[in-house]
Amino acid sequence: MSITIKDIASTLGISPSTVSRALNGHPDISEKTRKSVKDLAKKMNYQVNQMASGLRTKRSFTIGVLVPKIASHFFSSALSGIQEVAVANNYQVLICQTNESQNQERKYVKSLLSAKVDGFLISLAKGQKTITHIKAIVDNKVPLVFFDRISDSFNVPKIEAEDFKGAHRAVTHLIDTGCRKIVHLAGPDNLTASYNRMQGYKQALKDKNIPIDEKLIIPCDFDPENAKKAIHRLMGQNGDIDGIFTVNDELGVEAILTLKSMNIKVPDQVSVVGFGDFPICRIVEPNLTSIRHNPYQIGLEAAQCLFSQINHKNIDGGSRRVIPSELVVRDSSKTK
Amino acid sequence: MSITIKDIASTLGISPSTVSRALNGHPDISEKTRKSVKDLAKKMNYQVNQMASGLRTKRSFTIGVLVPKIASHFFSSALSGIQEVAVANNYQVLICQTNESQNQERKYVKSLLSAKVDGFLISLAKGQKTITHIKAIVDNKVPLVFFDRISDSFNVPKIEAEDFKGAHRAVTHLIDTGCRKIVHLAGPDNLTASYNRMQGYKQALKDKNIPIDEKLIIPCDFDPENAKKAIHRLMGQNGDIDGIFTVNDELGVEAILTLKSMNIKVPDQVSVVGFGDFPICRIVEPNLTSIRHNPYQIGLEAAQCLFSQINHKNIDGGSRRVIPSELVVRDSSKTK
DNA sequence: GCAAACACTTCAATCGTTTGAATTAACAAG
DNA sequence: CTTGTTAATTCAAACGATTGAAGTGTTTGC
Repeated sequence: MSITIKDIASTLGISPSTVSRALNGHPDISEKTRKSVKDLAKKMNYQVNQMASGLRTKRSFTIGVLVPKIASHFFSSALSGIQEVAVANNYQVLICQTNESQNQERKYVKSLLSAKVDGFLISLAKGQKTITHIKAIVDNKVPLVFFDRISDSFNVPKIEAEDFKGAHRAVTHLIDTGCRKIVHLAGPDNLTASYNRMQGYKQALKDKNIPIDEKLIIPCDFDPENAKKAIHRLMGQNGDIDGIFTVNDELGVEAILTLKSMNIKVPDQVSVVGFGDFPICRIVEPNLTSIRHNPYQIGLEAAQCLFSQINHKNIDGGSRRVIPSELVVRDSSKTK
Repeated sequence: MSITIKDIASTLGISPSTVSRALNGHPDISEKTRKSVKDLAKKMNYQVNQMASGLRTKRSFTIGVLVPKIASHFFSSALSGIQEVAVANNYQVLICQTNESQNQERKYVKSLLSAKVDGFLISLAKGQKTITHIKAIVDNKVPLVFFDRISDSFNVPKIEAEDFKGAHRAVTHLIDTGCRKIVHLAGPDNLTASYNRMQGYKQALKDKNIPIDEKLIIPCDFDPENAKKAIHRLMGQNGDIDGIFTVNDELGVEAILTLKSMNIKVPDQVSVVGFGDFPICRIVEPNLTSIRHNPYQIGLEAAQCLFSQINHKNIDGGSRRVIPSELVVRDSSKTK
């Protein structure tokens, strides 16, 4: 059906091994044969069969990426960064969406191991308890890098957003602009990213000598519906809340919309700061102050780190890279 | 390194072929051996080597998907639908982002052909002139389905959004609510989707006996910056514009933001209707009226169509499936 | 003039799985 | 006791590319 190395060999009257070496730039091959082989290959529109080549060389030129959700600003941007690096390395990317399900994640890992991917980039599904499937990757000595949703149970490189510092920065900004009673709409705290943002929130309060009120920390599990309910409840009982810091911009936007629907003025009565600097920050009215944390860069560096392992450049064990973030002040927060 | 069929065979003292047949449920194998093989395989954590198996069977259990951009609501949702179907068929998905570059697209096709994917799902990059790379797919008899960004030059199945009818519906709604001078912020007209939306716009005007003014049709190439400039220009010279229909919601949102910045009241002075029903419709103030067109469903059906080809169920040539859309009226349009 | 060095090229095995055909064993039929 | 049938298993050749080792000539050195 499709052209093979043998077809080229036989039409040229030479052996397949010579063709292979010619195409791969082996120095043993004379300039003359190399040229004729390459010319014919191009003319016949030859493409190596990656399965055959991979079987022999034990390299699939494919990496597997696991993300909880493709349709999100953070992950689709990170995927762009990953793709960029993969292309530069002549690699392909198998993208799998776990839908936050551990079971799905386990299946994908199995199937990617079977596909003999040369490496894994994983952002874990939330609610991780049993992570034996991750162990299978490590046991098979397949390179692995965690990004964003990481686990400390494994000695592999990790690329993270600047969650603690970013959150700290956000909350310090709220305090500096006069907020004293600050709510945190939090994520699932078994995710390091959410956990670290919460810690950043707490530390910022401590640093300014504001007591931490656990009742003001509301786990919302990334669901805007929960954010809405929490705000309705809190604003009813606590008239003096003057700031909200949300674990991501989706909840931040929801917070603004909910407050507006309750006729509470943002930022005059309540300031809101999100996390992520998603495009929606500039759409919501008032524009949402947020922490920019470059998901594209996170994907890019995660992929670079993976390829440095794949290419045996260096195997840095549980190294940890934190991608810097910055505060972007917009209209949802202002000095009171 | 990793467990092979031979390892199982030798520990069990049987031949590799028996192991292979046992694992694949071949009827020739006795219940007894089948069980012992399967048990041992599970115990040793055996995973077939897809490269070896694929080389022999000429099936990679992988499909390739080409999209212009991953980080967009439309495509990431479509990808979710595709993934869903792929998983159900025990397939993997190689996702490639062409970044609207034909050159990148060409490279990806080459590389996916080399990876011997069993099928292609393609949403073309804009500005298609030379599509010889697509011909290579057809020539290699690899199943292919176009979705959303389609080309009529090939006799392959196509899955589209209801572009013409949806646009027609949107513009009819504008006219019905009293708009007479309606601007269309259009996409690149070499994309069937944009082209059809423009045609829907025109037809709706015709149907209501409103003359088409070509000066009110502004190609924006999906770039919000162009939308902003166009609105500034048009609203300056044409005081009587009372409606805007945009090729997608991103431009619709930009239109609202621009009009607001010019102190033009939406919807009182100018109504705006977008296309896509992206989540941002409910964030922008006023909420954007739009056409809902279910990208998840488009991805799903495109994948289903591809798999029916892969599994030789039916090879429906240039069939065309249009996924229904619906008008979602929000606050950016109202009866004047 | 013979061996050694060199430049290419081919041979043949291999990667792990699949599969048509051959083999073996067990048993029934004549 | 031979033959035929069936069931279960093994043999061996693929699939297409890669690669160490062996094989060609040709040239160089002494």
